[in-house]
Amino acid sequence: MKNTKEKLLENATQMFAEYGFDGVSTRDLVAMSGVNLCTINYYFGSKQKLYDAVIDKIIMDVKTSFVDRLDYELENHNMSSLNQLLFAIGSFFDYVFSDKISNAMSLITIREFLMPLSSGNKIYTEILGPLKMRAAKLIMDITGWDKTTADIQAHCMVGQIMSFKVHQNAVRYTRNFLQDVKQQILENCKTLLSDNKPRGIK
Amino acid sequence: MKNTKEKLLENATQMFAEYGFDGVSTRDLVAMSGVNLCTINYYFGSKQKLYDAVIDKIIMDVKTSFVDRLDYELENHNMSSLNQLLFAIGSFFDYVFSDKISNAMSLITIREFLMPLSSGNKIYTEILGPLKMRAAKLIMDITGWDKTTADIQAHCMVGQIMSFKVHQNAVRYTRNFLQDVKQQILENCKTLLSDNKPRGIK
DNA sequence: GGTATAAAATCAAACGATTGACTTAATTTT
DNA sequence: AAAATTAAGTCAATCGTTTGATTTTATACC
Repeated sequence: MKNTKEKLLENATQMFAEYGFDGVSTRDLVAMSGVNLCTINYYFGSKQKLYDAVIDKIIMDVKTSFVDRLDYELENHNMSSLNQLLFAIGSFFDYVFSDKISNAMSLITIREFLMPLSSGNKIYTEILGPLKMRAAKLIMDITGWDKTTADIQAHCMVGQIMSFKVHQNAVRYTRNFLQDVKQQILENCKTLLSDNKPRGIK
Repeated sequence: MKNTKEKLLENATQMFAEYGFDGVSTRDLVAMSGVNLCTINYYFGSKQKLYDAVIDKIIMDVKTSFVDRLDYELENHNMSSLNQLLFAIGSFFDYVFSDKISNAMSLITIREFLMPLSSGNKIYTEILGPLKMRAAKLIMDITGWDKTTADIQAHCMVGQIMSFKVHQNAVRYTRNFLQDVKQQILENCKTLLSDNKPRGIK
């Protein structure tokens, strides 16, 4: 049987992802894990701090199971800037649509954007922001576009994936359809980045 | 001075858009409008029914001030399928980033996706869904791609705009930056649709 | 045109239920 | 003996909703 603290944290992640911070009561949280009410205060101090812990755990998980792996792959394979970007986008797509942890991560990330009151968009500043910055840098290398243009394109590419994720919540995708989507997104990126028309201030 | 019911409905739209259904109390709602607490029940029956009324009003507003206008323009100007699509996407971008009504529409739409419990994604089924279907139809005309591929591309194009809208909530855009974004998105669409590589099952 | 009267609109006050935070004291596990 | 976990409950605050009274408005009548 699992650690109570761990079990609580894990179920809280699922619950917060699905219903949002205000959508879940402390009583819901402990009922889900079959533990006592005061466990939240015993281990985390408060509901808010439990939520903060959920965010921190998500960030840690994403870093170890996505960012670090991506870094490793990029360092150990000699790829062109274009291939690096395509590989990163493909990996990100796979990660976003993979298991439960990344599913909660995605939903909470999108939520964090919409709820200005929540704990300061830490997921964005620590994960998505840096990811987009790296993508923008690669785009500049590949195309020679100026920073503003590259930033916008990077946002399009990452945002594209997130928008499919948002939609998945309403309409369940089949595995085959997801493969099509990934293929199309990568194709789009390739086409856009080999666009020979100048953009912005070069 | 405005009708109390109307005033309440209007302010509720702003509040629900910004903070979500659970993020706003009935007391917040009436305080905003300077009316009595029971006004909500008097005119709408309940908080939930007020929210439903907000959704219905948004749908009506979007139809009259965006969809109908777009239809009028498309019917009265003889455009190619490509130009029709570009015009529609540009108009949609402008609408999403224009005034308060459309701002509330955008935010609530994104919220509706994330909250499975809310009143059934009416905005999606009545507005965004049909819009995407029409876009997909145009894409098929332009490129000859199969339906699945066209659907995915349509989702990318609409989703792209929404993802910038989501991000706007965290980072305020300047007017100039928005113009750049619009330009880039239209450019992207043009590039992708004139892509000569075959996609999917033609 | 002034006035009575019914309906509509608005009000202050309170309802019962639930919330999150916190405590206590007892029990179980380590 | 210490740490972890439990049941049960207190507390003030907030929630959506309701009540019964009051004010405003519209309408009908003299």
